[in-house]
Amino acid sequence: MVETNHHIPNEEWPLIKKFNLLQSLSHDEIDVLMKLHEQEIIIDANKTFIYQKSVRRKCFIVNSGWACRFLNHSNGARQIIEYYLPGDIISPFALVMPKANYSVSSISCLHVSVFKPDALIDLCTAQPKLALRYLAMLGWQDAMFVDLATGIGWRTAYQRTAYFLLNLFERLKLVEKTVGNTFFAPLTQQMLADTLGLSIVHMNRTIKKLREDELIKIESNLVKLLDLVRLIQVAEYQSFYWRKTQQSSSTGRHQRDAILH
Amino acid sequence: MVETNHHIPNEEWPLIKKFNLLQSLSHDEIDVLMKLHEQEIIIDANKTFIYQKSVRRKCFIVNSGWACRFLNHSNGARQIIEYYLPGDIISPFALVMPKANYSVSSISCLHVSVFKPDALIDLCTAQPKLALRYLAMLGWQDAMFVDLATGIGWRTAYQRTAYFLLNLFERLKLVEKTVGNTFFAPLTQQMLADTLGLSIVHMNRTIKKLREDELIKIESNLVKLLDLVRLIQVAEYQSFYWRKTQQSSSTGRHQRDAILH
DNA sequence: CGCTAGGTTGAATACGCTCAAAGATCGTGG
DNA sequence: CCACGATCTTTGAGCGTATTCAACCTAGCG
Repeated sequence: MVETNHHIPNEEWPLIKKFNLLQSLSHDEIDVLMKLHEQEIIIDANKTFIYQKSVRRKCFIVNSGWACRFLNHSNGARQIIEYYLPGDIISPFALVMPKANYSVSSISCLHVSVFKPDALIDLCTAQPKLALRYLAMLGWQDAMFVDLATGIGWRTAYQRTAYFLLNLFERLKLVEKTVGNTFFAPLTQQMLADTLGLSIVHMNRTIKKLREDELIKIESNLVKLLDLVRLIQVAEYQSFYWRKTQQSSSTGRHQRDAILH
Repeated sequence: MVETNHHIPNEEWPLIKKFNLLQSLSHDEIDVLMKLHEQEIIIDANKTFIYQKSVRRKCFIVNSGWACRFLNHSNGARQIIEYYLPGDIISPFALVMPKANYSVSSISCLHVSVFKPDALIDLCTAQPKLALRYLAMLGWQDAMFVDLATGIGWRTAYQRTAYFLLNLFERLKLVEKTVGNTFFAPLTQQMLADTLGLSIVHMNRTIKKLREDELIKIESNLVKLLDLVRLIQVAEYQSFYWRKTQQSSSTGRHQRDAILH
């Protein structure tokens, strides 16, 4: 891990960008959030930096790069639980759950801001509205995870894969990491398999089928969603990040618009 | 729904009981928590009272009875996401996620305290430590759910079922709803199947096998865990509710003790 | 008594797994 | 610049878990 010291305008930090997009932040709120960004470190690709059953004392904000949270099973297999993308907070419960029941690894080279869990207490007292925002973030995460995880129960491998890619796309779009319908994903098929609970062989065949059906295109970590509408139908995808403009509406149409544009 | 007005000592409310067990509450804290218990209503069995995609404005604390959170799929199947037992809070994110992306039904006759999500703001300002406790509760729920859901990916039907029963047992034990290794569960095999993502036929065969292996006994909604140690091994079960006394220890032995006694 | 909801069992099928082997791609060192 | 190993991807074949369809059983209740 190397320490860095960039000079980047406040609005460019992914966490701020994300919060701002969901509901505008005041300058005071941004100032308080920036306190969490005071120390940034760089972590090389493929380094495990939070260990299952270890006592952790720090929270991280992903500024660039990807990380993932996973469990190791007795049979040697591993289950990837979720991916941390730019703007995401790693171990948001560290304050109250000092012991990790999972591991976290960097996937690509990772720039993260580090802050002490206690900082959240200061943050909440300084800007109570931010506490609610934090809660809201947890709420989204919960909703997203519920849908992904329950999907494992009834969605087919084909649908699950479509679902997962759409979810990645939507989250990356929030922090402007997409170009058209294309995004960069530093994932191997083995990792996808570990995420969706499939064997690597079946994962490969499923991707092949999605490609043959002209729904996606993947080459050298570049994922292109060729037919969003059909993909959403296949996956029975439901958008999770409702923007400010959508708060009042609840039609399927608006939910689809969020990801379609 | 019928309104009631019981006169029960503070310490007897399941939520208080649960919080107290995890970490002792001060009298002031109990007083603040009791504000959430001011209005209690009764809901008949098998009534859906939170609808998917509806805008909800209330939170509930389960005082007695069971409820479940579920999704309906396009093919008519339904997925049960989690069960609400005495002491649980229904829709803890209502404050920040006004729109439900799931439905909630009562399973048995339900006694619930109703409070406005806004009450959480007052609660946090009055007793900041309770906010952390609330966060901690969400953290447990997260941890529990992560393990349950990821289990669907790699555990067999047999293991999943063992796991689920152990989880129910531990949660019910926290609020003193178990007798020895026996507990009452108002569930049908269809509901179990919907929870674990299995067909009812396979659910039935799986239960049969657990019975034949003398791990469990089920008759008329009474579940008896015949061999906890073996069941924990089979399920690779990990305890989630770490008591005050266990905070410092992290050995498997202590985790097992929590459920064993 | 017959209806209904829930539980049990059999048989055929399908989705996804394991084992196995062969291509691709990429970085590294000779 | 090519050779080599390592990692990732692709494909084939056989198998097993869980599914669907179907029937029958049981208990509770009007």
